[in-house]
Amino acid sequence: MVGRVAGKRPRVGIVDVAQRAGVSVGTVSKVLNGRGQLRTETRDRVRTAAQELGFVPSAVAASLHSGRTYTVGLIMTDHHGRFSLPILHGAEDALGWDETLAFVCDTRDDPIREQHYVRSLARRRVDGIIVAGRRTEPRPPLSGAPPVPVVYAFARSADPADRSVVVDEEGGAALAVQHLLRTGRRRIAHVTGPNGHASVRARVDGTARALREAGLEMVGEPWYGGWSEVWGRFAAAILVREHPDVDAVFCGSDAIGRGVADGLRDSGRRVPEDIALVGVDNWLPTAEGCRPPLTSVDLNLQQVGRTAGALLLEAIQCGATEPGIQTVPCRLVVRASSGPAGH
Amino acid sequence: MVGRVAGKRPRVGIVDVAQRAGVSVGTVSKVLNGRGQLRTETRDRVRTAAQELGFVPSAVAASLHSGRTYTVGLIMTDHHGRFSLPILHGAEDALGWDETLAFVCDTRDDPIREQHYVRSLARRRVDGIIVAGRRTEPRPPLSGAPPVPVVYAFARSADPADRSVVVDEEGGAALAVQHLLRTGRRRIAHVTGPNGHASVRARVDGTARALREAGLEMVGEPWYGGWSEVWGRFAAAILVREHPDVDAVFCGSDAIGRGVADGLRDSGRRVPEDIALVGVDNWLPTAEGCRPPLTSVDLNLQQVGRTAGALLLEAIQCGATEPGIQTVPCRLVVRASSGPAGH
DNA sequence: CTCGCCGGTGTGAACGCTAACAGGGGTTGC
DNA sequence: GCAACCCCTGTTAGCGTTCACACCGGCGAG
Repeated sequence: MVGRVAGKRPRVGIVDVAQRAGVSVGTVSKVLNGRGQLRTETRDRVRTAAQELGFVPSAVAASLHSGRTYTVGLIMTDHHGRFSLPILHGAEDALGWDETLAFVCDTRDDPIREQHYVRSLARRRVDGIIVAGRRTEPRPPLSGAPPVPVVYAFARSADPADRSVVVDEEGGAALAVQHLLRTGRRRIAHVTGPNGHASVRARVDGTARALREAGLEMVGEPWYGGWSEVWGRFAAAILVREHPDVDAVFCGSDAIGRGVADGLRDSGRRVPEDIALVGVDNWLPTAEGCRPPLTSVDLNLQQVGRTAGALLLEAIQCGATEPGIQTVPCRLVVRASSGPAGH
Repeated sequence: MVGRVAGKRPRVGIVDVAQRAGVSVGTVSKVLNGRGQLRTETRDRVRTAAQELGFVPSAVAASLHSGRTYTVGLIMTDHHGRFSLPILHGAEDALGWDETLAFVCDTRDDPIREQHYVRSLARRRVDGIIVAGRRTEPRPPLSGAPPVPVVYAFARSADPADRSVVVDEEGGAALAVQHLLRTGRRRIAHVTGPNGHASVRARVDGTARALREAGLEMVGEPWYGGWSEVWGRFAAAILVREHPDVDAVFCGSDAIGRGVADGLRDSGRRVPEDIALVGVDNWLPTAEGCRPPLTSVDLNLQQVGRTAGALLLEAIQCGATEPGIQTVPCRLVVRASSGPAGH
């Protein structure tokens, strides 16, 4: 006697529709799924009956039969959703948001919690799982994953036998530097996050490569620090003191970029007239709040999600696909901070 | 022949476990659900068999029988998740994140899309739906909702017969003003968002009330504008020109607050020595990036989610609950921007 | 005129699990 | 020694769909 509130009519099922339309359940099923060949008159009669009864077919019953739930799990580790929500959007686009729904599981950075979620998803028979990382660092593969496809997005799996979709951060950095070069800057510094981070390394590499290709050298060593605005302000102060001739700074994040912008203003430098700035993330609240608005490397997270979703879909439909790491290019969004040099 | 990839052994079911343990399916079911009375030896044997086979019970089959899916829908309208993710977290806490999972549906502000999602949730037989708003404005009730409980969070439903959980924004504003008064400020101005917004109105009312209760008057009229930093900077400039004696500003959002902080600095005023600042949202990237870090009214969204989840759970378990609007108080987070006045 | 075919519809067996009920030994009480 | 219980376990009927197949009548061809 569970699931049916006493006194309340149980939910209308396919049999009710069949009865009202004067046909069998099989026929109703065919009509509602557009299968088989039925007389038009029958189709209409069934449809009307379903309408009148407010019949909503049960996906759970259908799943039981078909083995597919049209459901995926999205495991996220950044509780603010700055990375995972764009990924979710992209994945929805690829999976068909009108037919596949996502269970969103925020692990809150707790491996136990993650385990629980994975088990939960397994019991619910999701068709696949997307693991959205928060950092570029390769992450340990999901443990205890059910026998369904898993795609790692943003942070690739440490196991190369898994499928991962990542951002070409090195290319993104190169994009930024090339843009600065194209606008005539020559003395380019790089202020970034903590040394050791995979993201930081990739961005440093990309910066160095782009400069090398132009026959230039970086102004000073990369300035390693934190991801915060405070660090950006601090770095800017030192930078202009030690290298007064710097004419552009590529910053490892928008927050750093914003800090650098403020720090430069405090030091009496104008952005972009004296020094041009480019950040990374293209996170609107920061990039657009910056004075002046910050040119930024967009990580294309929605595209990452779209690719991950497409990969997942393929794996779901065709059984196994070949594993490996797929890379999505970055995109530069130009704003005032990298405008023309002044005077 | 759907759902079973040819050549791959179909998923292990309860019958396999039963077979291996040498008992019947009923017994296995009892063991796994801790029901009925079984010999300990039997329990262990079954559990071992399940373990060895890697058996994972299917929640969809169980749902079909019980009528409950232990699944809810979260409809969100703020695609960045600034409001809806905290609400999701709170709801998960209340619903038991280890037993209830949430389908997250981002409507992207499209009513058609919302409709689709609602239908999708209905077909999936979710146990309930939480609608997380993006603004305080009452929103039209969900149309075509399935016969399951719905709770509106943050933005209440326009239909008073629905269940809603909202933030006491007026009280939050009063909290901010009272804090400023307690720290000795007397000339308090209010720079806020667009006139007409429900949030703006509530915050203006709360500000006025708190000042009235202290026998004071607001400095000038409320300064209506946008939600942006740019507006904050602009407003600050005018404010200090027209009212040089102002010693505190309560800002309608953290972004505005941050703009005001920058604007005041540009005008040569010190924060908090000359003028104290309080914002609203307690959004860390903005509040902590501010110079100095911004005291802010926290909207307690996680608590809103928790309350909404608890309400939903009650409605799910006990049938109908009485409708109405439940209010969650705000919380003040004190940072440097409202420190002691200087000299 | 009869056979066969085909379009249209009904029937019933899954899908994987739960829970009510039936049943079968062993134990206890008289 | 027999009956009545009481534990434990097996059996089975759903839950709401889908799909393969059976079936039925009408029509065209031989």
